[in-house]
Amino acid sequence: MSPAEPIRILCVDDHPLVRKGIASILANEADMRLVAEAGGGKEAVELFRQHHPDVTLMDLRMPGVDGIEATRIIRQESPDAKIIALTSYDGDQDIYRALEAGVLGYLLKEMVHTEVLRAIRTVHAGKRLMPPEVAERLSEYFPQVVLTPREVEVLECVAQGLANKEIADRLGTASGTIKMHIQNILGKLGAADRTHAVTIALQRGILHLNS
Amino acid sequence: MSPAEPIRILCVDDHPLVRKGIASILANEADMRLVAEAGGGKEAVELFRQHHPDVTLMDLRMPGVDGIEATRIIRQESPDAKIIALTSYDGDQDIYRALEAGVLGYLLKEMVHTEVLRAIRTVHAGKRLMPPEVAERLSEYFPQVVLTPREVEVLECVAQGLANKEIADRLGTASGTIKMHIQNILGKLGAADRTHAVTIALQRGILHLNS
DNA sequence: GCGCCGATATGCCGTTCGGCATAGACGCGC
DNA sequence: GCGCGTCTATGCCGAACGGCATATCGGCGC
Repeated sequence: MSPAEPIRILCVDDHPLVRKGIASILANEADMRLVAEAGGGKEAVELFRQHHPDVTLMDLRMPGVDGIEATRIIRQESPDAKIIALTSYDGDQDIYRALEAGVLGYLLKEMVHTEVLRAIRTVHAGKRLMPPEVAERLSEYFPQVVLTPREVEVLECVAQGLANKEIADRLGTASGTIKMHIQNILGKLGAADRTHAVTIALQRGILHLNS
Repeated sequence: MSPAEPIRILCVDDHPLVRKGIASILANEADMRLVAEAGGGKEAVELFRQHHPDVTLMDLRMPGVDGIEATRIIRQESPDAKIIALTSYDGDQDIYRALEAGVLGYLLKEMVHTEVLRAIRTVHAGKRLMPPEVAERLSEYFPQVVLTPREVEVLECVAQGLANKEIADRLGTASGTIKMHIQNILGKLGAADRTHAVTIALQRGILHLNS
């Protein structure tokens, strides 16, 4: 392509093994250069400020500051930042939140390395990138229900095994109101009961196991 | 070490990126050679039969035949197989099940590549390997409660939002019996209610989101 | 053989949950 | 201003859940 000016890349993932894998893939490409690696969201923001890479590969699920939050911060400071989401998990919700945060591409770790290279070149060329698998999930998503922030809050409490009354005390409202929210949640998710609602929310990425 | 006879290694992981990462790490080591890569448990068993590697790096969480099942099959056919579990997730239960299936070492993907190399050499030398992080979780585990197969079965139904009566029909028993099992489950897990029991079981790796 | 434990089953009782209807207060956009 | 959606709140009712006690049956180990 243009060996004179290689694409400068920042790689963000909490698993050293995955970073190493990406590094080795990039090492064989003449038109790409890995300029930095970050193991977390906080580190990612700092390294982006230092290096201003052309393309950033960003894992979404990370302990501490996650990839979506890091993407949001980076895009706020540098609106022209080209960030590709990279995730091993398939919670539908992640796709939407990542797009909202400003990623230009979305990759699954299930994909082979040639796809990764193609994604980097596509995004660097200024285009967006949506692999078929992701596009399919996105279409599944759009007619999808969205829980209100309050409902998510309630559902988190439900997941912790709290009774309606306890949730009401924690959120500073009445138990009847909580019951109402749960009614709406069950309807939106098509769940049979509160337990089912929690598992569905976990599968869709609306809730996460770590609180 | 002994360049004449490198350690022959089979790598099993459903993420091509991770396999690539491991491959690149091994490529720099004179005493190791990657003889095959598998993307699933079924493939892993076949490739083991073909190559009889000295050491196998096995991801535990995989779609289809998972790493634990593959380990069990391989160890049954070749009791001297040296298999190292490699997982990104930290559900406590996985550790125990993997050890039971016959792994000699347990690695987390959070670890750096030097740890992986050390693990391979250690296990190849015939020794077991338990990193401090894993040993710690193991000690947390031992005084841990164990759900009976029946209880796990019941809990899976609970996670799907089934009522006691529905579970009873599915498992061919009476609803009172199911209630009894749930009582025991709540007690063992220290859960406040059935919903809490499900989230705790998911965190500990007793249950999984894909059914 | 005896004991232990898991699985089975039945009963009772108070609490909670799920379903439904209704309705006021607030913020946002047309 | 008006409508829409969210969050709030209240009430009633039947069904399900959670807590506890009790008991039989079968397998496993000592």
